[in-house]
Amino acid sequence: MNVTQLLEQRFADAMTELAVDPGAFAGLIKPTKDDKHGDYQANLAMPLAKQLGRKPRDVAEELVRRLQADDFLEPPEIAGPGFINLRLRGDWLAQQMQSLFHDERLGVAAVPKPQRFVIDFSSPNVAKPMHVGHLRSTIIGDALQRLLRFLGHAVITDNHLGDWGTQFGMLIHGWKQHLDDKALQSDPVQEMVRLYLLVREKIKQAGAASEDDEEEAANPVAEACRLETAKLHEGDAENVRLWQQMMPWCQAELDRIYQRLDIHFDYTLGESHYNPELPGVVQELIAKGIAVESQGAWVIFLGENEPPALIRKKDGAFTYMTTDLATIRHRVKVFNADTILYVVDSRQALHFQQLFTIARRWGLEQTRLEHIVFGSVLGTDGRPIKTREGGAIELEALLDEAVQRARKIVEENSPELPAEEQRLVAEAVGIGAVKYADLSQNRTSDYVFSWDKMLAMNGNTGAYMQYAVARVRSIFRKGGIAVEDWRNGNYPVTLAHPQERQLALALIRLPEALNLAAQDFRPNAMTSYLWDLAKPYSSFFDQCPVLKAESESLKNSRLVLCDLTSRILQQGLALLGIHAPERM
RNA sequence: GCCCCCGUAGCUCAGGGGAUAGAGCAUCGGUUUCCUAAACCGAGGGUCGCAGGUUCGAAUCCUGCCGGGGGUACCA
Repeated sequence: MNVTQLLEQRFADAMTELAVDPGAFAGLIKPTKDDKHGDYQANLAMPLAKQLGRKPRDVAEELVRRLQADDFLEPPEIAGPGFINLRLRGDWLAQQMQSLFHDERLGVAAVPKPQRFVIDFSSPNVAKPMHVGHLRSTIIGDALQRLLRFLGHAVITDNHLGDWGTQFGMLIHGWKQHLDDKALQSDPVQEMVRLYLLVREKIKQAGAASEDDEEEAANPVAEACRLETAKLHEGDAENVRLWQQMMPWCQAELDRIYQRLDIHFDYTLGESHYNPELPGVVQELIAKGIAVESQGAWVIFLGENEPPALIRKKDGAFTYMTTDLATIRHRVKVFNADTILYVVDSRQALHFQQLFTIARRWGLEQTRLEHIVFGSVLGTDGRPIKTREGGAIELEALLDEAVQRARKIVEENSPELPAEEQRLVAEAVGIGAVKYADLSQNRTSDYVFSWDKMLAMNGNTGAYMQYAVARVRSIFRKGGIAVEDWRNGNYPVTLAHPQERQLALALIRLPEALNLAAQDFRPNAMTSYLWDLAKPYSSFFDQCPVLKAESESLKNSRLVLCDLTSRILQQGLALLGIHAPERM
């Protein structure tokens, strides 16, 4: 049950004889910011009055007269210039709690018209350790995937790996020059990581050696790697064989981290997958007159002030624009995507703007293409986050530190938990903290990474949500309640205490929050809701005894609110890819 | 040069036509014989970068300016 939608419906009915187009007033009914204005407010009398040439307060009065909603609303009040303040009936709200209690989907209806989404996220370069730069794409993309699926959409996740670029030249070079056979036998995945890091170091040294030269001298190691990459792309038998041999190991290295983050992809079609299609794509774009030759390269001109997009370089190599075009075609023709979401750094905005324009010219205009932008991760100094040595922070090291810090907190606060459970809780809290901190931020802004803020037990953090869940579950444990059996019962709910009512109002808003989050692909709408739920729960927990309630019926009534709180918090967190343990 | 994003409390950030602009941290004060105090309650703190404009109503939309960041033909 989505209360906003219900209200919109009733107001639309009330407006049929008044407004030319009642649909034009959608979005003017919303939860109030201040509860002295009621629970919801309808702000449509002002614009409607303007349209009708009447006084706003008169229109408000007429709307209220025509409105048929006393089955769930108190009599509406008109305030100020023509605000209509709406208050839900207590008995109706209590009744809703009972329905929610027996609803596995916690009030969320599946969308009437499911769409087919393809979500492109994470997309790291293989053969190269993942670093913080991949964090946001991976976490935000996964959250969107979960949110859209829960709403009933068909979702395909596709990890568009960078598996065909220069980093593979580096690996091949490393393999040929520095391979440790023994290490390869015992742990090939680790050997791949070692080779990559080794070659990267060699390139750095070679570069440093030539730094004094006046001219920027060619870096011999880097040059050797480029050569190996070129040979791979030309189809050199040995390099292709090495690529095929090494790919699974590189994939395994990525999978380890994805598993730890609880992230899964339906498809992993990297750049290499589209390699055979690239010449055809360019041919077609030339044939259609979209691409032209310029300065020895094949390019597409887009606008007066825009640089052209390159689809084939003068040395004959294709660009990632070409690959991305082939990828769109695949997603449109094979996956039948209605919408493709690219969860990618805002710095690539121009690339996607060009890509989408070209795709439309190419004839793929029936598919909605969206660049889901996000800002950079910054250090506390406001600069892009780096290690002390100036390198990129590796994702795994970051996760390790988060878990380690969480472990310390768990040991301090819950010494009674067995060591193994402490470990599991620390993992959930640490990883959850990293995810939640990222998701709770408006994705379009840059985000300042702070351990203290992330792992704080107070405020809008993952740990606070997890703690709220643990406190609820603790009540059931202390009360010796067999939850599964107990949930089969039917318990009248009363909302006499103000904190009970506040909590119920939050519990009923999951559908609104989900819609908001899915509408603009903004997971922070979801975290914001979880905070708006956990907060009144904490107050309720403080002020309303549950197990020691005055009567058995009040106890059960409150248990229903508790159970709903933990279920919605757990579900909400799950939709963000965050696990909430039963105890912490 | 051109294009994009940002500027809100001391700090980190929500809010992106609707009522007196919110939260966390920090600061100050209060709460524990009682279900997890990893908690709760309260107080102070604002020229929403500046100036115009549109509107019944602007932090929100438009224009200009100032400040910060990013992108900008052969890396992805």
